[in-house]
Amino acid sequence: MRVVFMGTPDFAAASLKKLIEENYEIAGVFTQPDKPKGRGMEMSISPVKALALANNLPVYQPEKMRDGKALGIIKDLQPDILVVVAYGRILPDDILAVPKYGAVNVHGSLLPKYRGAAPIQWAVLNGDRTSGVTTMYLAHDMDAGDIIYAEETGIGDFETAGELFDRLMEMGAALLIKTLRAIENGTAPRVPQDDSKATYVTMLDKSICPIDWNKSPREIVKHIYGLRPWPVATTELEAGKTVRVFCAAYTDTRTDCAPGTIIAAGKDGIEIACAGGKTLLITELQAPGKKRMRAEDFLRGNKITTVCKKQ
RNA sequence: CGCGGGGUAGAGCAGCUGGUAGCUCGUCGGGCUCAUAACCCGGAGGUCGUUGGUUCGAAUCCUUCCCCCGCAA
Repeated sequence: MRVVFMGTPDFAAASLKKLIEENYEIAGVFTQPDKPKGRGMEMSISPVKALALANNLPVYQPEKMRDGKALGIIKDLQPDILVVVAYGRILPDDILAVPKYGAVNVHGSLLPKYRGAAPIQWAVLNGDRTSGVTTMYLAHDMDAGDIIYAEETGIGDFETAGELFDRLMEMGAALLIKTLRAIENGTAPRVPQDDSKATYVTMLDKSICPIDWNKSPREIVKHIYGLRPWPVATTELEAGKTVRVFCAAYTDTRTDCAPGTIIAAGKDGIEIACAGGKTLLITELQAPGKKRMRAEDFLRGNKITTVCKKQ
């Protein structure tokens, strides 16, 4: 089975790594062009490119997929199948049509739920109890292809999007191998998606970071853990002083202070009122220019005044 | 050279209009208490990130480099 792999981030690298380990013949690896990144804007290469280079695989980083060049390269590589995992590009139909087995994709959700860019994070943000990975054939519309296999997994009460991401990444890689074997044997299922049940999610951006204390403790916890490790939930402990919130815990406290009010700040953390008279305890946070630290440590150098405004 | 914040006792911070350092907590010893994340007394612990310079004298001013963090991508 001659494979051309397309992918960019860690999620994709895990699948490529598995393909290499399983000794699949990898004719070429496509990944996003190098971009300046991080402090100092140093050029950086994608995890997929790093892995490909380490294994002496030919790397292609076309700027455009639709100018014919990419199509030409792929035709020359003569793949039996195209494996696309979080490549970050929409592939034109003429490219998808090149390999005899077509193109397959690994997606971090149980399709047709959460088509789009950040399915794993949204599963956590929305408070879902379960998530999973799906393999499917690539179709013209994004994440709408026929499903081959899917595998479900639970989401922990305090599991971060990053942790779920890591698990699904490995599950996805394993499911990909299972999928390729089935395709080779001609036993691969092919189940069309129920488009009427499809939901779409967008990429995360920083505008959703601020915590809405009018929500329930669970919703806020999911907000905090769903935004880790990026972009991280934030809140203003004092006017103008925004901190990033990493960990929070539930409490048994009942309060009649208005949501958002800091009702206590001590050894256990910073307790803030939420919806319904309940509270949440912030236990780990990070101030601007500072490292992430436990709330207890933060409070030693940052005095917080608690003023309860009755709602 | 993309922008900015920061590196001071084990932890979190103050001091930074120059005169060798302080707070909260932890830690160690002792006391008090039926008891306590309680309280009281006492102690240990810091070449103030690194290099060079200005100065009678620098944590405090200028300079080199290293590291951490946020923004931006």
